[in-house]
Amino acid sequence: MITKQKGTYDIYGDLAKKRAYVNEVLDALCEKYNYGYIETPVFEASELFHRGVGESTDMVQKETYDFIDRGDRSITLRPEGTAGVVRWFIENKLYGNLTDPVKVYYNMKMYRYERPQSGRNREFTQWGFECFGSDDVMSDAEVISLAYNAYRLLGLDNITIKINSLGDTESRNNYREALIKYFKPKIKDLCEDCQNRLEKNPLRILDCKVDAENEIIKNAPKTLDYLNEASLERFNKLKELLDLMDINYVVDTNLVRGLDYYNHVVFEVVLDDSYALGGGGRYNGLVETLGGPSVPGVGFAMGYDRTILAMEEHNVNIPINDSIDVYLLYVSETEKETAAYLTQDLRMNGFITETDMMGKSLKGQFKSVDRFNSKYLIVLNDEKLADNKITIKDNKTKEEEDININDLVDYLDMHM
RNA sequence: GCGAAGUUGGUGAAGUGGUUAACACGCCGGAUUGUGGCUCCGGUAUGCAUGGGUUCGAUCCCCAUACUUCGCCCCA
Repeated sequence: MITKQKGTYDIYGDLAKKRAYVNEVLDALCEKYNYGYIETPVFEASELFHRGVGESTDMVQKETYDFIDRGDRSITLRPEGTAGVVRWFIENKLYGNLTDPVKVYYNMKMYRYERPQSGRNREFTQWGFECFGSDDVMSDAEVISLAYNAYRLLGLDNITIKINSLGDTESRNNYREALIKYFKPKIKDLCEDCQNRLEKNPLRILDCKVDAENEIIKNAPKTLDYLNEASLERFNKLKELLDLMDINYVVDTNLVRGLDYYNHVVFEVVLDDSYALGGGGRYNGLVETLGGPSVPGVGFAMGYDRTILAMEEHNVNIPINDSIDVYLLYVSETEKETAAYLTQDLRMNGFITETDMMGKSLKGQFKSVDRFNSKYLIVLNDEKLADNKITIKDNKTKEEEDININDLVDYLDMHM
């Protein structure tokens, strides 16, 4: 038997319906924020992610799906959405007429070569959005608000936004130096992973789970102390705006994010104070890094699969239509012919319609009616058809009546 | 990349180194020859993830592989 590849999954049945619902909610919300839908290719030149996401990140170093195509090109399946969207932004020269910000959202499959576990797969979906062209904290606030409202509209109320600021490049570099200086003499007291992180990515020591309660980490220099004046000021302004928007946030000075491109505000959406459902931040240098002009940007990505899992775990009511409108039962060949054109008629008039295609007995067809959870059932009978009559039965009240076959659609319109 | 546990029909699962692999749900058929959902009766795995090995004999023991679940790393 050929089985699915590790970390992939098929989407069907109730899960497919749940996802359709979530898509509907998110699409409608993005429309309100005036973000346009975008899809970028699943694969891109490997270089895009190496330069965009950052050569030193684990995501690029050991988690990408890379291959050489038949034209000897080095290709990578996208591990995240932002780099591709930035490539699109640059390639189409959308920076040329930035009278207003360029705002897009996406809902795309991503690929990372990881060990699957709860809420994590090799092929997974991220829903996210990006805003280019504004360096105003207003755009930070808009992005955070969009992320925040998305979860709330989906019924996840116990949401907190963790925010922090890495500051501009100058602030970030100063902070990095300060951290290395601080941790170097103490590093032996931290876990093995932290020791590896010291040179590679000292910011990550801050959100180490093993040493989370360690005084050394608790007393480490704080990002906010290393922000220069302008950076600090904009961070304070952002908090002011978030307060005004009534967004539930907390400042977490240990929040750093793994991708190299972030500066200024970084934020994470956490559920029940711990479980990360999504994250984002500002990336003012990224467009330039990828060969465009200096254009600021800010964005967010939701772990879509994780979010649906969280909704299930929190028993959020996800509306799923698990019933049909009409089931037609027949026995004789002429009744079957009637069923053929009636199903056609009903479906084209908007009714979800089923009939037997398995050669079932009448009893079997009745069982199907219940399995399909049909609201109405129609029993075709040659004797009645001779008078243009059909029997329609309300499957809930069990009341049935004979009506003229030509009145069927009107009858259903009136009763449903 | 590292670690732990798992994998028996459509489903939930019991079970044993040796004839026909429990039980339940579901499904199909009949009782009820065109109005079901209750009840009763009957049927329903060429086979215990895959490939090797040990054995007179393996679903059960051993090894490998795949996949699943959970954790680490990392991330969403």
